[in-house]
Amino acid sequence: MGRSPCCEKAGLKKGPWTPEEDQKLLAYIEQHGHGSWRALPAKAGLQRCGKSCRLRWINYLRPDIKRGKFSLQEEQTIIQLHALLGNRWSAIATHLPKRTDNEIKNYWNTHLKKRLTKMGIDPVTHKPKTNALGSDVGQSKDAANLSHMAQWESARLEAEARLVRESKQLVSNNPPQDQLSGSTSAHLPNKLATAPPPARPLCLDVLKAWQGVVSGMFGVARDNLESPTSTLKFQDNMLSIPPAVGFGGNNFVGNCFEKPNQMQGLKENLDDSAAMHEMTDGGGGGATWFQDSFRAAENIMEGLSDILICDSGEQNSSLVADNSNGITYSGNFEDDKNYWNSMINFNASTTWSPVF
DNA sequence: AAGTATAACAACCGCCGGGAG
DNA sequence: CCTCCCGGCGGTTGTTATACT
Repeated sequence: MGRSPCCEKAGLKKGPWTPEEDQKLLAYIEQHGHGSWRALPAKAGLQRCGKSCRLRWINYLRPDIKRGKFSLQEEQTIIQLHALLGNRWSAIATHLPKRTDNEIKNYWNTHLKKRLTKMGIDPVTHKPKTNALGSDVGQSKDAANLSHMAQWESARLEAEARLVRESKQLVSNNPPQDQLSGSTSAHLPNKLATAPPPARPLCLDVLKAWQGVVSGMFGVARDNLESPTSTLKFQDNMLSIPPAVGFGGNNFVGNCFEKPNQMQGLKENLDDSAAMHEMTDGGGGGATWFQDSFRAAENIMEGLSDILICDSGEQNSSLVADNSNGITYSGNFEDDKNYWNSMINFNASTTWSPVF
């Protein structure tokens, strides 16, 4: 195309920014706004190219940036969104207020990717590495891993299906642009509506194995998440885990691992401060996440928390009824309840009720 | 204490898409 | 419709800090 480079090599500084340069850039933008990035350096008295100025501002100097360690909730959010969106860091960043895409990308590359790899999960596909299971994981753990991976996959597929459904809704509703722009997280559904992500291959291998054991139990409704006193509820035949169920006082997580089952052994170092948090996306959808306190048992917790992304939205219509993606669910209320009671020792005070 | 390896993060580079002319 | 400019994005590199031997 013959496009000129954004900056001429001669005379323009590269490398780390000095405090003086930061101050110049800050002062200029505060006074004039950034306007054209290409023209900014000269006006601000900086020997930098516009691109460098823009990056410095966006990734470092902007006032609405949160720096420092990522919280566990943020980590979970990144992992979950990466499973859905891949390396679309800007899209992921819209769901992490005050975090930049660059920071998230760096954090993924230096922390999360390695952690998933260690767990035997392919950080690209979020699928279990088939060869990794046998290497350093004992045979007795394979079943647990399989279960976890199956949950992971199932959750991911459901979430993808949900996104597709929401995209369809958004396209049909054709929401005005400014309706979505109020929230930082509003861009995702908007983007999806206009440019759906490339189709991922349906990774059903693990899921099939899992579905041979149990079916129709994945998915979590987010109804009444705001209520601290809500109880376990069912969304049709889907399991619903509202926030107050055992988290903290009742210790859902703790109970989970007190049960002598395949989850046993993951409890170490797990404290009981886990909580759930809802992140609204402003576009009508929503996602719920486990929050805090599952570092030591993060593999299974990531599976569970991943399930949480598959909330059914604010309507009571849920993915269970959505067969458009070939996903069907069977089972019934009692089966699900009994299964989860066997898998997870919910607090005795926990009550179950259907949601309609 | 010195050298080396690794982790963490800031910044750069090249490509792409949208918009203007 | 074509060309060019610009902003944005994601991959990658370079630098610094920290841990380890």
